[in-house]
Amino acid sequence: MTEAGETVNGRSARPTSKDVAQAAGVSQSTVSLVLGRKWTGRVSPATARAVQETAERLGYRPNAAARNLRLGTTRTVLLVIPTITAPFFGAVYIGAARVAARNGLAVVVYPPDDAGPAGSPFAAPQDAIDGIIASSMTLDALRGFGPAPLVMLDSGPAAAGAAPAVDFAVEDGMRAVVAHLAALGHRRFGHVAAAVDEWTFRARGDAAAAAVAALPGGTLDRAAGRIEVHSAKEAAGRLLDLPHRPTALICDDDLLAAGAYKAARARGLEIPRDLSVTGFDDVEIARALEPELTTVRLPAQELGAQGMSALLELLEGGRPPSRALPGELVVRTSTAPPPAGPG
Amino acid sequence: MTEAGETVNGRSARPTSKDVAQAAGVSQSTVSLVLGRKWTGRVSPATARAVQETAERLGYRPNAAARNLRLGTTRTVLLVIPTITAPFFGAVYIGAARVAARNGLAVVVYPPDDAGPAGSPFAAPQDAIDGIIASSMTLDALRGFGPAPLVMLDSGPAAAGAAPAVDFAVEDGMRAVVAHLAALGHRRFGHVAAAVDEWTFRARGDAAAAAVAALPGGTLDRAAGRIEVHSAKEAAGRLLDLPHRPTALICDDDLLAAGAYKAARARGLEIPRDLSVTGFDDVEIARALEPELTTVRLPAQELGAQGMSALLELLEGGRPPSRALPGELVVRTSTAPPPAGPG
DNA sequence: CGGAGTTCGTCATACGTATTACGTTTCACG
DNA sequence: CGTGAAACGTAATACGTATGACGAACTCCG
Repeated sequence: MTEAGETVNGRSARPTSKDVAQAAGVSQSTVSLVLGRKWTGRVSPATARAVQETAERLGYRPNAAARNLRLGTTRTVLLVIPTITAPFFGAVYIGAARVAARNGLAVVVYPPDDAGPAGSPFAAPQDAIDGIIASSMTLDALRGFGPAPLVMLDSGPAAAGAAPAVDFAVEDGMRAVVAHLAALGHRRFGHVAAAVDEWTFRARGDAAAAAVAALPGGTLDRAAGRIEVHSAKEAAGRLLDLPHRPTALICDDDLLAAGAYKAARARGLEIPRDLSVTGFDDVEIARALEPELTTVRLPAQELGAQGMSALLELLEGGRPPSRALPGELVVRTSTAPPPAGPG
Repeated sequence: MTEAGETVNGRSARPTSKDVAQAAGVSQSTVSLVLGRKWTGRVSPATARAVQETAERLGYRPNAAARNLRLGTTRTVLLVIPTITAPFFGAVYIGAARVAARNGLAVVVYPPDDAGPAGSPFAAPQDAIDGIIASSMTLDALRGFGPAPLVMLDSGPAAAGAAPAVDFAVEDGMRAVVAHLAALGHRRFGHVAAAVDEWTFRARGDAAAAAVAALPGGTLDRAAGRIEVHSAKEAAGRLLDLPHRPTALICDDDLLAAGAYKAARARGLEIPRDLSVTGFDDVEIARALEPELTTVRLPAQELGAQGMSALLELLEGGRPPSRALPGELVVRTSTAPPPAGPG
């Protein structure tokens, strides 16, 4: 018994709504009506059930291209991130993709690597998308993507003014770091900053400076490095070679902290006995370091998920509010009271 | 002067091939003919140039949905990987996406996280794809995806028999590791194995065992742990607590090596003076560790790129050959001659 | 029993493209 | 100058879906 659509000239083919219609003894319109969910009052429950069963039996899946053409939609969103290799952005992707999949949307990442949109040899998929989620980007960098509905992630208040946004309360996180170290007795701080022009890092630096300034007797020196172990080691080294060495290094990022570890070891300093170190983000490396790193956990996956939710709302004509996600201080063994001594 | 397609009722709209045709004074067919690249002998060079210029001027981009519907294609491939968060798979993705983008294909990653295809709450995008690239997967796990053209990555000879495949010569890499350690004088080895049922890890283990067995006086103990720092620390610890402790730990993965570092430090062993450690893959963490890790660099990005190339060839009706990519031993400072002593 | 309303479906069409089959003009050549 | 062929374009169509405009049967009540 060969069902319509199952085989054609011996070649198997995906059944279409027409095949389902024929098998169920109704018209193609009816099939479409039933499988969309707006058939109330147009199709009898009996017919609807019959159609659904037939569709199920034939393994019918609507043709995406045809539907997209008809509806002028693509069921695809673009996720614009600086790089997919960083674990942080991997998590953002996961959160976004999970929510997207649950709603029948596909997610395409752009650009496929660290190449900027400008100099990129890749054809931007500007067409064929319904909306854009951008993380850790400036509005400027998004020019080339046209007027698609947009949600900004981790991009600060400037972006939040222009589009629905989801941010982290990084200031709170950094304040918690300083408070934790201050409670341990630290007063001389070093800030290993990320040499990256993104809002989140500016905010982290400003928050650290403000928190230390509010601390009686608090001092803060700063050095910047790229988010890469050797550059970070060098930057942290500059701080450790200062006449009045900091007793705690506050790093903008867990990977920077890994560099700080190296700088400390190279100078015979033991963490946390001689030097406390903190990170930010809480990615895998924080637990791989020895001693394990005190850091601020940012719910990156949640960021992606909430971003996608906001975009969905936007696509349905809503006006999702901007919001901020809290970080959480995770105290491990890289922080301790400062060494006793003159200072 | 309002161009056709530029504005309709004041709302701006993407121009279609029909708009271009009208603006250029030709028929829609001609536009399609010219913009496809098979117009030789059917359209005069003059007309072709005019059409191209008009299309350019109007910023015409063909509608993907319509083209897909017409051609029965989707210009989308599915990349199936265990997880996107691991840096290794991130690199695979990048390599694949780069080649894909260059050929006008989109890449969708599946599943969006570690959930298996079976228990996954996500609708598999089985429809709407032209082909599949699977990395570190068994053929069994790919059942649900239907009969789409398939390329297997890093999945071993069994998979290579069923589909075009790109693998790493992990055996060579592991042999190089053992040779390196043997040259330093090591004879008692420990193998920190990944408790993961994937071909590549079986191959690594087998190669290590074979290489050590071929070594006069060589011995090898083994312990397995999940690819996660604490589990790895525990597994490595078991080896270090052996009566005749190994002088070198061969780890299946860089992250396992991080765990081995922890186990060593917990026992007061200094790397590499008291213990040599090697990793595999050469992901970022290898350079973040202190001392930096001797490991085998696997060109993951190249793996993805070659996989995508193979799939492209497959999609065009070709029969791409399976191939293997060489790894490269990267000697850093985690390996040294074994401590002098009885043994 | 007749007409107004309601219920249940179907017809026809449009989305934008690629391509086949066909028509018109031009040209070379005998 | 007639003619066949080459050169150049175009009309028409199909891909599979969603949906507005219709229509037929059936119900209800005056």
